[in-house]
Amino acid sequence: MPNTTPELAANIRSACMRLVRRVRYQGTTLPPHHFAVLAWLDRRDSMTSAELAAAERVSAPSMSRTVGELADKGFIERTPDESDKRRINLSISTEGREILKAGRKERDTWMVERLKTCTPEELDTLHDAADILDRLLQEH
Amino acid sequence: MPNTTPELAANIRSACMRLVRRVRYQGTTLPPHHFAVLAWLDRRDSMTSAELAAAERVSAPSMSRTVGELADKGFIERTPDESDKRRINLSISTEGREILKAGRKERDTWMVERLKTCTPEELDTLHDAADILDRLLQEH
DNA sequence: TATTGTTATACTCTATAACTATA
DNA sequence: TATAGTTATAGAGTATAACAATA
Repeated sequence: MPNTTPELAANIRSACMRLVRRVRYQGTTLPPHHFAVLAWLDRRDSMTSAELAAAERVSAPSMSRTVGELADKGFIERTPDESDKRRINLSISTEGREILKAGRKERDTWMVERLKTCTPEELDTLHDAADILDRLLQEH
Repeated sequence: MPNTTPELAANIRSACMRLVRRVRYQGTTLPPHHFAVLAWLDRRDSMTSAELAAAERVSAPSMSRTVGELADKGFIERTPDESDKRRINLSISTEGREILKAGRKERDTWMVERLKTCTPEELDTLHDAADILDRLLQEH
């Protein structure tokens, strides 16, 4: 192992930063944070703005704005909670699912193309790494 | 393998985005892009603004500004090139190395802490994944 | 009083377009 | 003409602080 843990941390962060920048201006259908929110609602079906903010590690006002934009475009639906009228349950609309699908295809073209140059072992490694990072990010 | 390639691409991107956000407001000594530039100059010793822009996948004006800020703070030195007077060779200063070291310690505290919960095999996986991503980002 | 969500405001980082100087 | 770097300007995404409505 040529890497100490602090170096590893720096290398991972550096790679992630560049990847995010690289992919950011790749697709035009959906900006990255809209994309991420729709993906959550596609998996979870119903979440509040606060839950989404926590999941994406973004402030409440920031998520409120994102959610507002998505609702304006008709990609998500807001349903006030019956039992707790402060809460607003969010779900993805049919249009939202469509745009998500289109966005996925467009956004990931570059990366899918790059992943084709990987060996099956390398794909396994990336798959495992994504799972590990997910776990690390979930805690704390 | 439960993942198709497009799903893998999406998962990796998602994990990277959240990691970048998580780490962004972790340290206060150095903003992320200043940090990245100093790290490049620490490794490479001498680079131009254009080279740094390409390395970080950022526009020339954006890097020009970052470089200007770092120079104002005395963290990097600008030496006009003798043979081509348009070029300005950039190198990290002693102060720059110090702040980089301090920044690394501060910035990576959270991640180093998280990495302690990983098994040696998981650390290997992350190490390999960072290398693979570096390679993918280098091409195109 | 505490919590969910919003509005108001400002900051950071980025981009494109237009400019200066050297090649 | 082309290239390295800068300045001018604008936009996207984020934050904190202060607010409304509900618990």
